[in-house]
Parts: sequence; C-alpha cells; structure tokens
Amino acid sequence: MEDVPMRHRPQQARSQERVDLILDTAAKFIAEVGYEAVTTNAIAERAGISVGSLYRYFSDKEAILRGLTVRHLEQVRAIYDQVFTEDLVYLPLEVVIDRIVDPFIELQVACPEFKQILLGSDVSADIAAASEQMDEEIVERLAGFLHQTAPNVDGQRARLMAMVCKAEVKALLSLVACDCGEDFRARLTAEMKRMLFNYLAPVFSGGEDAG
Amino acid sequence: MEDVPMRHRPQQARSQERVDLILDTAAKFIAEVGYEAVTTNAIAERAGISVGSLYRYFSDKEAILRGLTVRHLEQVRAIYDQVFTEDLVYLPLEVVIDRIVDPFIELQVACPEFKQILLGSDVSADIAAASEQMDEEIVERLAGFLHQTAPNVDGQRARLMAMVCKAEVKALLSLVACDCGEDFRARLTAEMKRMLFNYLAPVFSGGEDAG
DNA sequence: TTATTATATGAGCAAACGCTCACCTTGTCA
DNA sequence: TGACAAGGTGAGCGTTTGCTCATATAATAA
Repeated sequence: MEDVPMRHRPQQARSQERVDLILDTAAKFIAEVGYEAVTTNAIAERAGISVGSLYRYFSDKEAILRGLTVRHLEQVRAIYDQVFTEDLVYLPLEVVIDRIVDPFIELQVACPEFKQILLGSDVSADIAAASEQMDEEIVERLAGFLHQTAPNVDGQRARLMAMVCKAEVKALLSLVACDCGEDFRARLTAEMKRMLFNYLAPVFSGGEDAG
Repeated sequence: MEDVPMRHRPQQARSQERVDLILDTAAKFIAEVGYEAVTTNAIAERAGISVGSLYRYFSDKEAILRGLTVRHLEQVRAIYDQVFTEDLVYLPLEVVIDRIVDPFIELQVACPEFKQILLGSDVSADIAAASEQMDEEIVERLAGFLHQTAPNVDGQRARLMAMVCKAEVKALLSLVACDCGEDFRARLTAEMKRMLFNYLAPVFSGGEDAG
C-alpha cells in the first residue's frame, strides 16, 4: 500500500484543510450509501468544492479510499502501541482484557463509518493487503502475550487462540457500533469480555501470583 | 424481499437449467471480483449465453443478487429447522454446540462465495432486511433455548448471550471458509467450540442431569 | 505593480455499463 | 406440415461516471 495517495503535496495552509474536508465528506458519504454508489462529482458537490479541485489532491477515486484507509490504520496502530506494553504480562486477566478491548470500542464508536468502508464494498488488492497485515500484527502480538502468560500453550495453539479472540472482538465491534443505546452497548461489551475471560482463564497463569 | 425474482416463469425444461446456470456463474464471478465489478454482459459471456437471454429471466442486475440471496437463505433456514428440535434441551452442552455449529460450517465450506456476496458489496435494502431477519430468527431461537436450559438467565440476558454467540460463530465461519487446510480448519473449529462452551457452561443446567 | 506560481472551477469528453428490441431459432401441438 | 409461442441473439441506445483541461482567481515575491 502506498504511503502517498496524493498527487500534489499541499503547499499552502488551506490545502491540507481541503484534503481533510474531502476525506471527511467521503467517509460520511460512503458510510451512508457505500463506496461504489458514491460518485466523485457528488463528493465534491457535498464538500462544496469542484471536481477539479478534488482531483488535484487525489489521483483517482480509489486514492480517496486509500487515504481513508491510511488514516484509519494509523489510528489502529496507535492503539496497538498504546496497549501492548511490557507490563501487560504482570496484570490480571480482567485488566488485560479491559486494556485491549476498550480502546478499540472507543475508536469504533467514534468512527462507525469504517465498519462499512473496510468491510463493505469491493476494495482493491493493496488496501485489503494493508488491512490484513494489520490484523496479522495484532494476532502476532496477542499470540506472543499468550505464549508468555500461558506456558502450557505452545506457539501454534497460541496463534490459534489469538485468531479466535481477534475474530470475536472484531465481530462484536460491529454490533457495538450499531445504532443501539448506551446501556445496551455496555451490556454487550460486558458479555463480550466475559466470553474472552472464560475462554482464556483456564490457560492463564499471569496476574496477581506474579511479578 | 420478493419471492419471485424472475420476470418469465420458465415454461420449458431447459429454462430452469439456464436460470441455475446464470446463478451459479454469477455466484462464482461475484465471489472473485465483487458484485459491482461484475457486469451483466460478462456474466452472460461466461455462462455461454447472450445478455438478452439473461434478461429474459432476471428483470435487472439486482434480481440476480436477489435470486442468489433467496437460494442461500433457503439453505440457512433448512439448517435452522434441522437443528432446533424439541429434544435439544435434553442434550449435554457439548452435543448442542456440535449440532448447531457443524451444519453451518459445512454450508460455509460448500458455498464460500456467500461470505463475499452477503457481507461484501453494497446490497439493496430489501436483501439486507431479509438477511437481518434471518439473523434475528436465530437469535430468537437461541435465546429461547438459553432461557429454557438456564433458568437463572432472564430473557433480556438470554437475548444478549444469543447475539454474542451468533456474532462469534459468524465471525469464525469466515475464517474457517478461508483457503486454509483441512486440519487447520479442524483446530480452528475446536477452539471456536471451546470458546462457546466455556462461555455457556457456567449458566447451563441442561444435559445429563435432566429428562 | 508586475511576474510567477499555486489553487479553483465546471463544461464536457471518452469509456463503460445496464438494458432493449428487432430479428432469428427451436419447440409444441393440431 | 404449418402456425404459433417460447426461447435465444447481440448490436447498439441512453445514461452515468471517472476524469481532464482551458480558463480564471488567489497567493507570493521582487
């Protein structure tokens, strides 16, 4: 996946504002009707600019999707770095689950459009690859954590368990980001965490009896 | 959702074959490149027929997608009816999980294209509604089962738990249907079932100590 | 101010796509 | 065998969409 989705690096102050305006407008629009159904003319109109202006910063329609994906993956990576710290292995399982799950729920609630953008619509190969690599990364980190805190679990099974946990959280994030109310979200989150806890607790030996 | 996606009811024997041929071709094609990227001309060409012939049986492009959805939802409903029988509450939890999960895995492995078709691409309102209604139905049935076998769980929490289980299985089905090998699929399935079991066991009172 | 570069505009082009329709072939039945 | 209906064909129409480019305006520097 390319790091530079723009064709012209903005050189004046208001240019970056335009880029952000285009991305924000496109994000909301795509979330409403889907990527394919959105036309570049419509994005420009809704953003209050001209198509020509849009194409100054984005080489083609897909570049907008790439820009959105880059922005989102940066947010996800920030969560990874914030969450997977060295002290994680010394914490009780409940706390570990909270630490990992909560930021992702926050992000999903703040940016519900990405559920539709990344999952829905037929996305080009390199965007899908970047997203999958991100998934692979969290599986690696989770598996490493599990292997450390559950010595009886070999590397292969740790990876398997990490994949299952990742899939579970990802699936529940979609539900949580739904139109549902605040308290429903809380209850759903609690159930999701209980499921994770009951799954991991039998093999978990970290927490209070360590460090 | 309409029950009759066809414009001309086939009146000769080979007509139904054509309808099936179109649907099969479209299913594979859509699974490869996505709904929007597939053109009706391309479907016809790949099926070895003419566009005109395609439009004899399908009023428009979306009617093909509707036809595919109807076919798939029929298969899913058949699983519901086969799985949710009255004796379910007398079986041990492990057996219940096997009985419910296995047929869905079989279906997903047999028809991996539906992962892409129903989840991917921007689908029209009534198709999405039909699919959601199917989901709602399994949540209802699961919640009913839980309320019966776990008397301490009130209706509201039973629904919540059903939603969580449904989401978990659905997420894992995508993984299971992947390009992965046979033994990997088996291990992944085992982990998924363990997760379900550990989640449900604490509230489950059915099985060997009943009926 | 003037010269130069960066940015903005939107009418309209080329290509693609969904779909039709006039014509042709095959099947059915008396 | 003839007459009618069912089924099949594909060139091409009407529309839409992604995108360009000639032109105009705003910022910058001398």
